[in-house]
Amino acid sequence: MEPMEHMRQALSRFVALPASQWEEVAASYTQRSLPKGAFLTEAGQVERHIYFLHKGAVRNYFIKDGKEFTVAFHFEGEFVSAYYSFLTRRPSEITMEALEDIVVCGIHQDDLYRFYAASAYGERIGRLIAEHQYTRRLEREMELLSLTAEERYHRLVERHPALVRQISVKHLSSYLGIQPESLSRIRRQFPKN
Amino acid sequence: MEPMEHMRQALSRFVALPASQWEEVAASYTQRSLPKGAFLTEAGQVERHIYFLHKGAVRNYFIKDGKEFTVAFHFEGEFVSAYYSFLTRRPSEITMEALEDIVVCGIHQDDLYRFYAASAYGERIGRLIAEHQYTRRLEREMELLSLTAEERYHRLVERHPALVRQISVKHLSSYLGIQPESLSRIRRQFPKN
DNA sequence: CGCCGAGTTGAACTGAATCAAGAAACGTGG
DNA sequence: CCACGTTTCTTGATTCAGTTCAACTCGGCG
Repeated sequence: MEPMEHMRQALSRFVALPASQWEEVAASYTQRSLPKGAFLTEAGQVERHIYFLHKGAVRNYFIKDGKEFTVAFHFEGEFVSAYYSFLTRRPSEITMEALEDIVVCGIHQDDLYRFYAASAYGERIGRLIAEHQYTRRLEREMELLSLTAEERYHRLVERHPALVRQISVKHLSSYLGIQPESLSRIRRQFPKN
Repeated sequence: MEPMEHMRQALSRFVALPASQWEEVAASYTQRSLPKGAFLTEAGQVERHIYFLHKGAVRNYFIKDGKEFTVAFHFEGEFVSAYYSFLTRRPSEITMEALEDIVVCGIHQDDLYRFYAASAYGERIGRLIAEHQYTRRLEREMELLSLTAEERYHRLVERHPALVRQISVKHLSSYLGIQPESLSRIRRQFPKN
């Protein structure tokens, strides 16, 4: 499937966008391909894009005291960004790293904001994306507050079994908020996962 | 100050709303007063309002295995809601508790969504509120992931000294993700706070 | 005055971190 | 295709932050 057709489908899960409006969006995207290990956005930069992840997988992480902390994994068909930086226009704390070779469609902030201003559909898309991101973050916050490392791991296995299989122990543990050694020990207790 | 005038001012920090549009919003609010300890929203209910907190303070918490976990404190001049439930239309896990006698202006979801549909300003307000909530949640998530209990406490003291003074040890500790005893011990080391 | 909930303190305990070492997996170049 | 070095994963031993449980203090209020 074409990247843009893929994106149109993904977007249609948020809003049913009339064809004319879609032209508006489609007019100004840029396609990027990056190899595994490359950075889509680096800490320190101001994020000016929202990307649609057509192919591959991405990890959003930040560094504190030399240690990496992962806030999210993203896969094909999702919209990705260093969203905090995008919204605040401040340098990003988040780095976006390609976990495999990736293909993304980039939408520049200026174009998006033009679209926001020109169309109520624009604002609606922006609202729905923000609302969606909010729910993700609150779920995470509640899990980090109230669950033990082991519970968080099992919940992740339930909800995203594919993710748990393909992401490295190092990255998974930094997402769960524990050390790789601890995740290794948790896994030993439950050989099937 | 009148509750509605107060709300108009607070809203103006998000968007400069033309007077005619403001009439739209102002037409359909309901005012509620609740005594300390009462619930603005209870877990299990579907949240159908966003409230403007004119007077008093509110705590949002949820219960897991009989233990309370606080996700947010809110004060005069802020918009409050069991926002996750509001967005998903699912029963709320969050309970909103009045920490003091409170006065709120309630805006019903139906009215808000009518406003969204009728005006690009509506969608914009919705977007900006969602984006604002998102940034709050991500900050919290990053703190919970990467900071020790002691660091989280000190950061809270820096950013919200008033909050730390007026909120009980029990509630504060449930926000920081630790037991009251642990917060007590942290505080002992730093007598001035 | 006496109770009661909130806060503090101490002592023992525990989940996860840290440190260190070995085993497996991976990529690269010969 | 193998040999090598590098990174990732696992395992064990020890340490430590924060919990748990229990006792005690304090301040407010009937």
